[in-house]
Amino acid sequence: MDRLDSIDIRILNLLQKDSSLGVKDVSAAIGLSVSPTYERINRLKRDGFIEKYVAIVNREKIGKHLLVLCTVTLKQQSMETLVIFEQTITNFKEVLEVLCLAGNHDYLLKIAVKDVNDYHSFVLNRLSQIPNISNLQSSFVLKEIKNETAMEIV
Amino acid sequence: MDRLDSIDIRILNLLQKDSSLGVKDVSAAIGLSVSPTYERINRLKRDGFIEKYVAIVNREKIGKHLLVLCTVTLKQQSMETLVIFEQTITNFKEVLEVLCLAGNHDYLLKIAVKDVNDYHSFVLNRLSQIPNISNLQSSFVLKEIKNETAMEIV
DNA sequence: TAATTAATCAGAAACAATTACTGATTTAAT
DNA sequence: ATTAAATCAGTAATTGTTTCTGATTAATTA
Repeated sequence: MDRLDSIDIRILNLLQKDSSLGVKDVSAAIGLSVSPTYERINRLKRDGFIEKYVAIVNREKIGKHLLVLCTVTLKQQSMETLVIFEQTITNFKEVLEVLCLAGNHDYLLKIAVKDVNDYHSFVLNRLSQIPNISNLQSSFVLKEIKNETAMEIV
Repeated sequence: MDRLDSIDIRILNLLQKDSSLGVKDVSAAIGLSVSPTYERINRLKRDGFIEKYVAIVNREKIGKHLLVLCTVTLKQQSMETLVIFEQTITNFKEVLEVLCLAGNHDYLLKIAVKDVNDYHSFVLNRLSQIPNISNLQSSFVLKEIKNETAMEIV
């Protein structure tokens, strides 16, 4: 399967917002009976439209009080260097997001840690240990105004 | 409730990765019987450690092929101006993330759209219509190397 | 246009999970 | 040591999921 009809789209929009909805709830919301709804949800998962179901936890409540954005520039852009960097950075559990950017910098990282001390030791002992890093620029996040996993589908 | 014990932490680490695990699966994984596991999961939700359960959908498969980071600087930082901006930007469905930053720029946005054309009309018709914007700088994302909702709890 | 095929749906029945409850055990505090 | 509180395992009732069948609709071809 490859293309979504309007019912699929409504299902995805619902489950992106709240996947604790049961098949029954979804079927009621979209005006279809349980079994075809069940089949559609399964198909959406099987075909990779739904990657996974996850619980979103409150960052502050688990003690990750500091969010930092860090831009990274590498000394060289050889395939070898890029691969090493990407593999290493992906395995760092503090790093939530790694984006490869067009423009000035090579990468942007989003990092969640307990506090400034933790961030300092993260940069010192782990991030700056990766070879071929030419420049790091860290910006502290003062406030997380929006952080949404759901993308509205039209 | 306010503090997590080691069992709660293991539950959160599991459900952050995969919330399609049933109570039975979780209880088996942590070596507890079903009922206390059930109670703990409910408590974690009730007390706000778990904010919500969501389905993560594949961005490319739903046609959001372009991811853009956009830094925003405002002309002034009066409370009024900030509030207007934050409220307006939060309601834009294309905007997944809004961070208020310390440093050069005031805000960083993460925006998902279909293509460059869509981004252009988004900036023209919606983003730049917000009052008191002094500067916008857009960086296209070449590659999303990592994008993780789970934060490992220790 | 009519016949045929494929797809999608509703409903029911079997199955499995969740939820609530009870009593027992452990832990903490006096 | 005794009491009180918290946490646990097990069970039973409820509710939800999953599978299956037949019917209806939509699409395709002659």
